[in-house]
Amino acid sequence: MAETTWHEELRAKGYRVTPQRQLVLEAVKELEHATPEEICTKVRETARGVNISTVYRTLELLEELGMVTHTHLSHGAPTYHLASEANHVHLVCRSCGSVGEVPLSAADGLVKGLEESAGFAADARHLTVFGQCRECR
Amino acid sequence: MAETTWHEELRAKGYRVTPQRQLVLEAVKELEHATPEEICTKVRETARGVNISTVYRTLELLEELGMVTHTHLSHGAPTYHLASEANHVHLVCRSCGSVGEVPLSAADGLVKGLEESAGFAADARHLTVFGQCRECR
DNA sequence: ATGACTGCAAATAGTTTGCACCGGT
DNA sequence: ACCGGTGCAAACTATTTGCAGTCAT
Repeated sequence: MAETTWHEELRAKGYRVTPQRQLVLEAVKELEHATPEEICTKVRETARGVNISTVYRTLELLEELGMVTHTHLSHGAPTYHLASEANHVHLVCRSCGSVGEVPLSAADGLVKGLEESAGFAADARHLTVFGQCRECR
Repeated sequence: MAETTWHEELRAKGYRVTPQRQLVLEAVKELEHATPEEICTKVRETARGVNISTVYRTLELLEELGMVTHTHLSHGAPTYHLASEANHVHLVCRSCGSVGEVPLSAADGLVKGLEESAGFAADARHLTVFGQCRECR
């Protein structure tokens, strides 16, 4: 996806392309599964002074535009990643806390079943499954 | 499950059976999917003055004993329910915010698949699926 | 120049903790 | 009587908001 693509999408909707927004998106891309706090820290390595509240506001905007998504792994802060890379289901081990990933297709059956039985259009990209990983059993 | 069952389990482990603990468990049972705050409010209808921090401590204890479990529906506060009634998967609609339920068996395929492909023992009782409900599509 | 965006600080929501007193056992 | 439990207030973490100044367009 070329830079100009989303730059223009922003402008078309009356939003502005600012250094902060570019940096936050950059950080989300590089970090994968990062919390707002982590994104803020990362951005500060490059540019001096991007405020945490700007990070929150930017993530909200980017999510609204469908560029990033978030998931709740365990308690606490949510983690963000690029929507275009959200092609996996998260596996969180309740014993060691590790976070694994598995192809989206693992949930195909579930999605299909919910569609048929409940008319529910499941978005498996936000699916987080808790349990115990191979090592902790 | 008779009252005496968990009363004795508590005592056996050196914990005490207090009115507050009975009231909190009672509220969890009646409310289904209640946040700590809601549980606190409910309990206050009956008895005057059960502190929010006592609710948190009690829920932590009851969860440790395996009597209640919690799930994260959307953002904000977690919701608690009786472990014995946690036999369903949650469907959260991202448009209207409604929370539906579907039998645990809906996730059987997913659980089996994760077991085989990743050696991961999934606990589907904590599964929350985001998407859009029938009405919002 | 206009008004969207940002930084800052203060407000809010959710949760945890220290401590003195209270009440199951 | 002993020691675990509770209430209260203060501390903490995560997030949101009001406002005045800044900067993309």
